[in-house]
This record gives sequence, structure tokens and C-alpha cells, in this order.
Amino acid sequence: MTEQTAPPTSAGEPTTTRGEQTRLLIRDTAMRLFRERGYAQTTMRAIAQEAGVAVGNAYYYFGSKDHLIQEFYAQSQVEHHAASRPVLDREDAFGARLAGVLHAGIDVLTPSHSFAATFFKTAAEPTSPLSPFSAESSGPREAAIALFGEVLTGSTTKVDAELRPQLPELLWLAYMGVILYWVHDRSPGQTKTRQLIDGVVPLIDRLVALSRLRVLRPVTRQVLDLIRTLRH
Amino acid sequence: MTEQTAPPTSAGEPTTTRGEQTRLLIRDTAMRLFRERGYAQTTMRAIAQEAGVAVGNAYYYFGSKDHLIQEFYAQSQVEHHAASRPVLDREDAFGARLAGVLHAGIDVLTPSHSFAATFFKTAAEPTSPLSPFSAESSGPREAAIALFGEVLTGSTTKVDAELRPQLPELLWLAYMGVILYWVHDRSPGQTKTRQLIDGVVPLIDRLVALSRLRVLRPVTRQVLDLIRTLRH
DNA sequence: ACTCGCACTTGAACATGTTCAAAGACTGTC
DNA sequence: GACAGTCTTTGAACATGTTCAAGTGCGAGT
Repeated sequence: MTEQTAPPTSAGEPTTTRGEQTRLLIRDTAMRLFRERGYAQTTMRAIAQEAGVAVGNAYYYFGSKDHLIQEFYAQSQVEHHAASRPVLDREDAFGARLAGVLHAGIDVLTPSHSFAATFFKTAAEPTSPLSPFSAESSGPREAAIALFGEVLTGSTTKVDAELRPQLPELLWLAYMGVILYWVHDRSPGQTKTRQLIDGVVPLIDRLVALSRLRVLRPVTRQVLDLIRTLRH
Repeated sequence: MTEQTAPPTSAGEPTTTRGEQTRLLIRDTAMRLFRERGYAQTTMRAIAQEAGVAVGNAYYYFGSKDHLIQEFYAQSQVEHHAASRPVLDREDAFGARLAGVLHAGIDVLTPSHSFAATFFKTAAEPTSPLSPFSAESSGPREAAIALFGEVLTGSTTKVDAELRPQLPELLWLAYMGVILYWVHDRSPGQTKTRQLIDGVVPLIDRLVALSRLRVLRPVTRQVLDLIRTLRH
């Protein structure tokens, strides 16, 4: 169905095959127009015209308008990783690391809030390849989960042995929740989302610490069993 | 922008004003086609043709194709209320009541799983009037929250005084979470969602009970303060 | 130099959600 | 019963995402 002729370059652009430049041109033009006019207001015709190519050409590189969104995700993910580096290198307390990475994620997304919000709906559709849970998104998802794995491995906090392997994914899930809130956040500068992060991180921190207590073991196990059951 | 000439009848259809029958005809035809073919595969032209009216006529009653979804919500909400009645009349333990109402909600939605899933994305868009958080949805939302209020008022369980007023909304939020999981649930008959409900209700139950303990008061308050801050 | 194959490009044609000016139908008024 | 006003209905026209058959041009093989 979708053309997959040109595999996306993983990091920089070292070997530009023939059409690779066109691909990048279209992608960047689209991103610019999305930012300038919003997603819905940016027509494929406008993207093509602005990029100086034919409409069909855009479809040669991107299966649909939605696929341009995926490009945005991928880009954001890489930026998120980069933006998290300083905190991860500096902090060693679990809470500080987690807060840092969550804030970094929102930092990266903030300039796009107005238009990102309008198209995050596409991600909510289960059948869409753009869903963060879909097989097609497994690449970026794994990368994101790995980032939260790093939050954990670099931290000094002790974590319950049974909880530990599940935790990165759970933290990523919490991050998805933060983004869901952020998308709906109408407060100026999305300050509410910042408050959410600052409020919720200590709770998670405390919860993780408590999970090691003998008295709470049954509860911890109960929760973990449930999660294991629920995920595919 | 949108025509609001004919206010929707709240419960039955006692006084059918002139065009009311047409409205119902179009609505029911749309629901049937959604169920038969799915949301995306059902064109406005098909709805109009099948209902025996002109395309523009459908737009006279429903501002957009998406607005037909809202009709579905409203309908489901009423059914959910009705389906919850038996449990609420029978049970008096908090956990049993909550589980009953959650299961009832999924019961009502189950026949529509295949097509409901594909359009729940519209609800995820913050700017959409279809968002469960939007002002336009406040009617159904209030009704739904009231339903969870009833879960609480009819129960024998003691609840922390500070938590009590917030709890119905929190339970509704949890219900939204269950639906989000349900939408993505690919297990046959969505049995995983049932497991989610059965697994999560005891946890909520225990949490609510624990909230009254003096030792946990600070945490309870902290959580409640955060929630108060976060909601508009 | 020629030509063959394939990556790339084109733009008209198509499908479908949405709009709108005009026409039709009903209700109350005189 | 004619008239005015409003509610309802119509269908053609429009906007935009998407498809596709037909080109275009570059590089390899001869």
C-alpha cells in the first residue's frame, strides 16, 4: 500500500540518494506550514506548491497527510532524547531525573503546541499506524521507553526487583498521560502541565520507594500481575 | 455557525415538531450504517440516500458528520444509566457498585466496538466539541459524573470527607481510562477490558478506604490539592 | 553514442465532507 | 381563502485528500 522505497536516514543525511532531497524538502515545507497555519489549514496542494513540486510527488514519499505527522513524531523523539541528556548526566536522584526528562519532553513539544494538539487525535485512533501503541510506531516507542529505562538505571534509588523491569514502560505510559493532559491544557504557556509534572513526580517517587516495603508486597504484586495480564 | 433550531428532546419523543421525524430518521439510518459498514466507510451521501433525503438535509440537522457521533454518545449515555439501574438497586458495597457500573458501560458499548473504536479519535481532539472535556459535552458529562455520584451515595463505605466531593469526577475519569483501554483492546470479546475492571476496582476500593487513615492524610491532601490545581 | 530500466515526477481525475442559494411546505393572520 | 413568514428540503457547486496512468530523466550496460 504505502511506498517504502526510500528508507529514512537514521540520524544525519550522509548519503542523499536521488530523491532524498525532495523528500526532505517536502517534509520541512510541511512542518513549516503546519507551524504557520495549523494542520487542518495546511492543504496538500499548499505544501506541494510551496515546495515547488506536484501534489502527487508528496504522495510518492508520504503515503498520506497523516504520515507527515509520523515524521514530526520521529523528529520530536530525537530532540527529546537530546534535550534529556544534560539532566541525565547531571542528576542521580530518581525523582529529579524523571522530572527532568518529563519537562524536557514538554520543552521540545511546546513550540508546536497549537498545531500538535489538533492532530494528536490521529494518534488516538487504535487502527492508525500513528497510534503510539501500534506496531508501526514500535521504533520510536522503544526508543522512548529506553529513555525512561535510562532514568532508572542511572538513578541511586533502590527499586523493587519485580517492579524494575516493568517500570520503564510504566513511566512511558505516565508520560503519555502527561502529553494527553498537555494537549488539552489551555493555560497560558501550559503552566498547568508543568504543575502536573512537579506534582506527580514526587508521588511516583514515593510510590516506587514504598513498593519495596514488605507490607505492600502483596499490593505491588497484585498491580504488576494485572499489568502483565493487560498488555499484549 | 451550527444550526440549533431543534432542541433535542431530553428523554422520549412526546412532541414531534415538524422536522423531528426527519431528524430521527437520519440519526437512526446513520447509526445503522455506522454499525454495518463502519464510520469512515459510511458516506454522508449514503446516509442521505438510505434515509431518502437530500445530503443537505442531513446537514440541516447535524452540523457535520462528527456531530452524528455526539448523537451516539448521548444515546449510549442514556443506555448506560438504564443498564446501571439494577446493580445500583441491588448492591450496597462500594466496590460492587463501581464494578457494576463500569461493566454496564462496557456492556452498552460492546455491540459498537468495531466502529466506535475508529471514531473515538474525534473525541480525543481537544478543540473538538466532541471531546468529553469540552463545554459542548458538559451535559452528558455531568450526567455521567452524576452516575458515579450515585455509586458513592448509595454505598455503605465510609469515605474521607475531603475526598468525597472530588471522587465522582475521579471515578468518571477512571471510566474514561477504561474506555481508552477498551478502544485499543483487540482481545476477543474485549475480555482484557473486563479483567482491567475486575483488577482495578479492588485497588480503587482499597485506596478509597485507606484515604481515611490518619497516616495517609498528608498524601491524600497532596493528591487532592494537585487535582484541584489542575482542573479548570 | 545508444538504449533500456527504473527511480522519480506530473497533473488531471476521483471521492467525499461541506456550503448555499433557491425552492417547497406548513402555520398563523387577516 | 389569500398572504407573509418561517421552517424544511433540495441538489448543484466547492474544497481537499488521494489515486493513477502517463511522462521525464538519470545511470548502467553494450
